Amino acid sequence: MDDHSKRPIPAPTGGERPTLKTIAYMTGLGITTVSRALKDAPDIGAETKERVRLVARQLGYQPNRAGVRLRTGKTNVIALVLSIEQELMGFTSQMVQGISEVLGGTQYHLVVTPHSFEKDPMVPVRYILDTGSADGVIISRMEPDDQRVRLMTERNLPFVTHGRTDMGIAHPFHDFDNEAYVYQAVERLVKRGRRRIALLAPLSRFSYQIHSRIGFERGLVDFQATEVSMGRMTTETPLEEIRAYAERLSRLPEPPDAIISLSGSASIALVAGTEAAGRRLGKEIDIVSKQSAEFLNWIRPEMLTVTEDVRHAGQELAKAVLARIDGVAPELLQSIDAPVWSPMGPKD
Amino acid sequence: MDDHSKRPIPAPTGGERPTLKTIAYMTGLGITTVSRALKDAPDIGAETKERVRLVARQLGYQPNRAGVRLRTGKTNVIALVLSIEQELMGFTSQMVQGISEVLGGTQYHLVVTPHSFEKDPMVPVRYILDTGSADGVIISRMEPDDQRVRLMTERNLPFVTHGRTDMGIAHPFHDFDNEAYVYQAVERLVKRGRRRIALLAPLSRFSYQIHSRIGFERGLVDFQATEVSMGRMTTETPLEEIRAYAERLSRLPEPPDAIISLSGSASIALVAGTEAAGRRLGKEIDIVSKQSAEFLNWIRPEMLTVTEDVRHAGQELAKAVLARIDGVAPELLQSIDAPVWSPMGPKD
DNA sequence: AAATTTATCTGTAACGTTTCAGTTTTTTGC
DNA sequence: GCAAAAAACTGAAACGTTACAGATAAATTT
Repeated sequence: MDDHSKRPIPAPTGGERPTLKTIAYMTGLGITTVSRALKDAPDIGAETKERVRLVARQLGYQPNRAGVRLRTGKTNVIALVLSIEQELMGFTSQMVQGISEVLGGTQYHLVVTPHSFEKDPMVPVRYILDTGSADGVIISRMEPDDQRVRLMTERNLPFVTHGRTDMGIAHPFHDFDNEAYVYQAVERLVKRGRRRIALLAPLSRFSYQIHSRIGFERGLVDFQATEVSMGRMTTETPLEEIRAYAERLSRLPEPPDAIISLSGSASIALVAGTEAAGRRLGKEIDIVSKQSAEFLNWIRPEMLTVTEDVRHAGQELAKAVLARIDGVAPELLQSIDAPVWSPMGPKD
Repeated sequence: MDDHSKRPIPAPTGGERPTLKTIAYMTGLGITTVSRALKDAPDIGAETKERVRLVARQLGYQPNRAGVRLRTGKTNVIALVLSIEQELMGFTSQMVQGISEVLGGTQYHLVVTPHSFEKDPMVPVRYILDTGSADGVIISRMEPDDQRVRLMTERNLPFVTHGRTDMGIAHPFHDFDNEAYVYQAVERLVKRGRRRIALLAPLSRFSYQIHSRIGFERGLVDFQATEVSMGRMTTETPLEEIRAYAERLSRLPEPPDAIISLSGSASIALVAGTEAAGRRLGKEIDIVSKQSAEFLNWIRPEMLTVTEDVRHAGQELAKAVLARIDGVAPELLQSIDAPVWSPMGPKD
C-alpha cells in the first residue's frame, strides 16, 4: 500500500470503471507496461504479466472500446446488412442468433443495418466504408455481378456474403446449394411419378435464381420431366398474386403435377391456390419447398420440404468474417450447405 | 488559399476522412469554433456557422463516433436485448425493422444482443451497465417483478420495455393489449355459440400471462362460458407436445369447442392436434390466435386471428427510448396497442 | 476617452488506448 | 572488470472530440 507512494503516482481511483490507469496504480507499474502485459507482449516479464492479469481480472477490467477504436481504428463491430425485403418467416432471427453465438465468445458486437435493397443496395456499404464503422460486414441477396462485393474488395474491407457471385473475385461466402436442392427435388418428384413440373424461382437478378434454374434444367433432362411455366411469378410476388396464379394453373387442361418452390411463405400461397382449385397435395399434385423454419410440415404433412439451416449459416458467416479480419485467405472461407430433406409421411 | 497561411496552421489534409481539423483548416477557424458552430452554439457568428456548415457538408463530414464517445461517454447506440427463446415467426425481423426505421433518421446504431433468458436475464443488462456500451436499451419478455427494470432504473440507464411490469416503478413501455385480445376472443366465440373454451397462455412468469388470464376470466364471466384446462401446456411447450395434448383433449367426451392461443406457432400445433382427432375448424371447434405475421389465415381461413403489429411496436419502442434519453418523463412514454381482428371468411 | 459589456473566437486539457523511442537494470561476452 | 547486449520497463504523443477558461476586437456605457 505504501510502496506505491514512491512511484510516479497516477491517481487513486473512485468507484468508477477501471482503466489501464487504475491497474497501473494498483500494481505500481506504468500504463504502457500494463497495456503491453495484457496483450502478452514479449518484452514484459512473466511474473509481471501474471500480476497484471490478476489485478485486471480482480477489477473486472474491460478495455474501453472508444479508446481502442479512436487509437487503432478497430471498431470491434460486425455489421449485418439486411434487406427489408427479405423473407420474414424466421430468417432474420435465426441469422442473428447464429451470428451472435459465434460473436458471443469474442469482443465483437453485432450492429444490424436494415435498408431497402430495391432502393440502393450500396447505401449501407458506402456508409460503413465512409465512416469506418465496422471491421467486417455480412451481406446477403447476392447478385452474380455484385457492386457491393466489388467496392468492398477494392477498399479492402473484410466481408462475407450469404450467397455466391460470379465475377472472378474470390471472396468468403456461405451458401445453400440451391442447385442441388432443385435437382434433387426434380429427381424425387419424377420417382413419385410426376412429370409436369413448375418452378417458383427467385427474382432473376439474384445468383440463386440462376443456381435453381440450372438445377432445374439439369433435373428435367436427367429425369425426363417437362417444365410448366410459372409466368412472371417469383418468390417475391405478393402472396395473393401467387395464390391466384396457382389456382389458374391448376384449372388448366394440363396442369402441372408438381411445383418446386424456393420460398416457404410463397409455398403457402401455392398450396392455397392449388387446393382452391380442388387439387389435393400428395394426390393430384406435389409441392416441394425450401423453408427457413420447420413449419410447412405442420400445415401440410404431405409437402416435401428442405429446411435451410439459417442459424448454421449465421455461424458460418460470422466465423468467416472473423477469419477474414484475421487475414485468412478468402479461398479458404467458402462453404456450401447441402440440402437436407425432412422425413416424409407417405413413403420415400 | 493563401490567407490560411497566416493562421496557426493545423495541417493540410490527405485523402482521408475529414475531421474537425480538416474543416478548421479549410475555413481558417479554430477547431473549437468549428465544433461549436456545428452544434449551433450561441457564441458563434451567424455567418461563420453558415460557412462551417457549408464546408462540412461539402466534405461529407461525419463526427467520429469514437472521439465523441471517448470524450462524452455518449455511445449513440441503442441495444436490443433479445431472448433466444423468443417466438420465431417473424418476430425479430419485424421488431428490428420497426426500430431501424426510427433510428434511421438519427445518429443511433442498433446493436443486437441475444442471450438465453432462461439462463440469466440479467447478464446482458449488467454488461451494458458495466461497459457503458449503450445509451438506451430495449428489453422484452417482461415479468411483473422484473429485476432488469429495477437495476436499470436504479442506475439511471434509459430503457423501454416491450410489455408491462407491476412493481410501482414508472417506466416507458409499449405493450399489446393481451387482456383485451383474450376478452374479445371469448366474446366472439360465445357469439358464435361456443361455450367450453380453453386458453393456451404464456409461461406464468411473464406479465402477459397474467393479462391474458384476466381477460379470459372476465370474458368467461361476462359472456357465460366455461374453461377447459390446458393442463401444463404453455405457448413455449414443444410443438409436438402441444399437438398431442390438443388431440387428447379433442377426444374427450366433452372436448372444448374453442381454444384461444397467444402464440402463432403454437396454434399450428393446436390445429394439427384437433384435426388429427377429426374435429374441423369452424365446425366442431374454433381456434383463435394471436400471431406476429399474417400466415395463419393462409393456412386455415376459418381461424380467427389478431395480428400483433410488431413492426409498429418496434417503432414505438425506439421512439420511446430516444425520448427517454432526451429526458422525457417515463409516464409520457407508455402506449398500448389494441387488438385488430383480421377480417374473417364465414360471417362476423 | 476610458471603462465596461458584448460578441466572437480560440488554446489547452482530458477521455483511454497504443505506438514509438527511449531509459534503466541486469546479464553476457571476452 | 568493462563494454556490449539483452531484458524489463516507461513517458510522450496521438487518435477526434468537447468543456473550460480565457483572449481579442467591437460596441456600448458613463
